[in-house]
Amino acid sequence: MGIPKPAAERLARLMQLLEQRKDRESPVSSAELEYITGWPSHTIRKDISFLAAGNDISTPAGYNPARLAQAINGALGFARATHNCCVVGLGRMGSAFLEYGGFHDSLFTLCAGFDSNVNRVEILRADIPLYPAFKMKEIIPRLDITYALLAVPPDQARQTALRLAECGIRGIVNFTPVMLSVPPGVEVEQVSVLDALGALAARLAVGDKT
Amino acid sequence: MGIPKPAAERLARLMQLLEQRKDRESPVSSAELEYITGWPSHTIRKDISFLAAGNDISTPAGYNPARLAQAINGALGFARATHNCCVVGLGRMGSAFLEYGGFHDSLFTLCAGFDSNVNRVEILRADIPLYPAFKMKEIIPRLDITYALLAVPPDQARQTALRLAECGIRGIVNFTPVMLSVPPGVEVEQVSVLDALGALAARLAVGDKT
DNA sequence: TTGTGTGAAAGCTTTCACAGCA
DNA sequence: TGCTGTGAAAGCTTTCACACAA
Repeated sequence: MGIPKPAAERLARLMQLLEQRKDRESPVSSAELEYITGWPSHTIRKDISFLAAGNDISTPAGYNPARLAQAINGALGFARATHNCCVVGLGRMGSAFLEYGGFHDSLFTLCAGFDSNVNRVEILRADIPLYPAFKMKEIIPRLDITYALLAVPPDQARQTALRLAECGIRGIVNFTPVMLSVPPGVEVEQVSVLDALGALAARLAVGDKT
Repeated sequence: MGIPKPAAERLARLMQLLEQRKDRESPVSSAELEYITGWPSHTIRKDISFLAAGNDISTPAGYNPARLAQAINGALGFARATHNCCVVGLGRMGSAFLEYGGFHDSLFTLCAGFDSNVNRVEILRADIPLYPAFKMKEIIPRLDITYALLAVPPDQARQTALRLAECGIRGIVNFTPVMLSVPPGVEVEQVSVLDALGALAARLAVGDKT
């Protein structure tokens, strides 16, 4: 019954690609997806086969993008129109998200920012409301925010993550180089540059041929 | 002979943790590393066992941090003191790296920035030299830069990545939401927020218990 | 003929359990 | 006793090869 986690992650990415794609009508073949993603077509077909079919996703010329996206949506429980996110920590990194356009036509909406520095909160201009950090406990449930982008200074990372968990955050994208430990039920995705560089170096060293 | 790729990535991260760790003398046990990283101790021991031993890494009380770091270094070919990196695209995101402290005492050094906007290059203050983009072909080999942090606007991502590959870049950390296809021999690590959020959502949906 | 769908095989990684060492 | 080290088993994922459908 379960979709393997790697497959689920690929499907999630596939869906984002489908959303970006202008043409929502003409069918997309697994070969084309292979070209775009770099993943072999049989892997893609297999991944798609994990979605309990039912819907007629495929046509003789390939997959129907709209129905495919919908099926992934369903299977991964991306049921709601969008998931609400907040940025925590509005330094260079954090405030960069305030003007990041990528959230448009994605599954995620950035709908609040927090910083412990009240000054900064007042000075920054943004299209979304910014709050002092002590209001997290009030705002996060109120706005139904499930995900947090954590961009605070390293020494505040751990405690902030715990506070976020207490506020009901389910997933944290961790931009700090600090490794977080969070209560069960909360997921963390590490996106430190250093980790990324380390992973690259490791792959180059081991001689991967992805 | 080969170290499994997941193991290599964990080892790379382990090493970063070891570098951060103040105490470079007292031994560190696999149990302690489990606590810090969240990875089970047997996985850690196994990973370490992939490093062709030779060096006496371990003591009866645990691993010698310095020697362990050194062994990982050797096995992953992080032979050189540091790897040189550059930022490409100095918008909000890109310029955030100019003042990011995390590179200190890491394996990576940020040693140049590029932007196609000459104005921006001249106005920004930074501790590292900034260049207009057309100088990449000259500067990258000269400074022996192997890695690039790609933070240009989405519509320039693809072509910039190809240019970087031509300049001899071996690894690209891709901060744009665009999926890159690069020549063989070049590795890409995706760090778009959206991907991270997608992966989180996928994991939460599938019910992972990491 | 072109493309999907999928059981079964192959290939990796992780886990286990216990030997070995100080 | 406390910890590492490691073959062997278990568990996943990916790959393959071919059936099937339009």
